[in-house]
Amino acid sequence: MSELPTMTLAQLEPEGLDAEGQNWQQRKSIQTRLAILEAAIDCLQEHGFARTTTQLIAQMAGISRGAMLHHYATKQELIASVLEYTFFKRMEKFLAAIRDLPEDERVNRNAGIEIYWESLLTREFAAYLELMVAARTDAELREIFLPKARHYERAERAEVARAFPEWQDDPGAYELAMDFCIAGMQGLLLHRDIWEERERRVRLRAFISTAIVMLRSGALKTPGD
Amino acid sequence: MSELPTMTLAQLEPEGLDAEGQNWQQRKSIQTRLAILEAAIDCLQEHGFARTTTQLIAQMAGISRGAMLHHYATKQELIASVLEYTFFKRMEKFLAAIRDLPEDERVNRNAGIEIYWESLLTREFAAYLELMVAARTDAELREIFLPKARHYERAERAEVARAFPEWQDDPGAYELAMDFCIAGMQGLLLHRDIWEERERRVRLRAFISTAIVMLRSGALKTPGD
DNA sequence: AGCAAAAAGCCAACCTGATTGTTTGTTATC
DNA sequence: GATAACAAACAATCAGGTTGGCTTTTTGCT
Repeated sequence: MSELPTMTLAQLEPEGLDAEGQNWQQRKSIQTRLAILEAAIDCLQEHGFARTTTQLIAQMAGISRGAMLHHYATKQELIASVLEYTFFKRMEKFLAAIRDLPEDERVNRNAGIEIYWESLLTREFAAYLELMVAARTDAELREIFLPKARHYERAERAEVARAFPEWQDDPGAYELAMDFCIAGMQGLLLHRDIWEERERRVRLRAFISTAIVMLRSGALKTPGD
Repeated sequence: MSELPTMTLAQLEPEGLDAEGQNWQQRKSIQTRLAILEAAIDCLQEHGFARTTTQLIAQMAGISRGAMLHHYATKQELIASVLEYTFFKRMEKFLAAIRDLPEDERVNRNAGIEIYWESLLTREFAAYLELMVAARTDAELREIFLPKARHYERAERAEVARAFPEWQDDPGAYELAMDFCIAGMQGLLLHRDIWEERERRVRLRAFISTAIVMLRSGALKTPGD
């Protein structure tokens, strides 16, 4: 609703992983934590939330379970970190790709949408999706997921808005376009394996893209205006 | 691709639950199985796939775990039945509601889309979604899920096509509209708790509806034509 | 029709393996 | 010497599946 214009992705950067620590122990600790988080992503992506165990994560990270529980005392604590890490990492890559886009492709060819789609095909989003769905029913996870997810989405909107100045004169249409893009693309992702024919999925993405272009041009009126 | 025009939902009716058996044992067996399936739906909806255990299902069904394993020898077997049952039950209700719609509301007000949305808010779809997402990573579940899901979707398309004859002259647009509706609505469902403001979700549904109307009227061209 | 064997529905106890978190110990760094 | 990184063993719980037994219903035979 009242979006802080100063909200940036940088504010959401996971703590304790960023700066190269001064001493040996800090560097080692960060390195191990990153290995654990990456292993957790792999684990969530390959085996799903239901079969993601602390044992498996430690094994995939190449350390003992005891060592892992030294860095993340409980599974919950680890999952919370994975949540932050996956969202931040994916968004960082996505925004970088968006910003690297030539203005012509971004504005006229709607290339940002394909880049968003690609960001949904990453390991990071696969892990995030597992947590998003699990949070629908897992009360403990839900409590840590929902506030974070809402926060992330606000930051995402603000950052993307900065990358797409051509939408700035119609914030209502922009929010609708974002919601529409997110829902359509993530819905498509859910059906990726069910809808076998590739052309069909390509056509759907093209249609979503077309609808967004028309929304921006005003050809498709925002309902409620 | 080559859709059998004779495909009906009735062909997908779960076996062993339909007819009122002649003798006492058959009736009792069906009754218990239904209690188990309904309990499994509740369990998936409330606790998610990760925490859906045979113990919990039996407890919620009001029978012993031994009794349950008499009817469904393994958890996998049970899950496969839940899969069929949830899809069939939801689709049956959805199609009945669609068919009961006055032609004016269906054609001119696009009321079918709201009915589809309501079908996504059911216990049955919540359970189905859990299985759909779990099947992305669980190899065993995937093997039974994917063929069934593809089959179900084909039947769904054929049945809905029968209920929407006004689309019949443009099968390409119809398939795109179905894909678009499914992806958009299910994507919205995923974000239902994250996007707190109700108006925002209502607006998105209205936009999807508008886009579909324009697709039917030809105002939004099918990409690739 | 009557009766015994077979089968079905159901339950409780058991077994094996897996999971989480704790505790204890060892080595290297501060 | 205190602390941090790590490992291994331990304890408690809980998962899925098997077995044996009990009661009721069905079936087959006379």
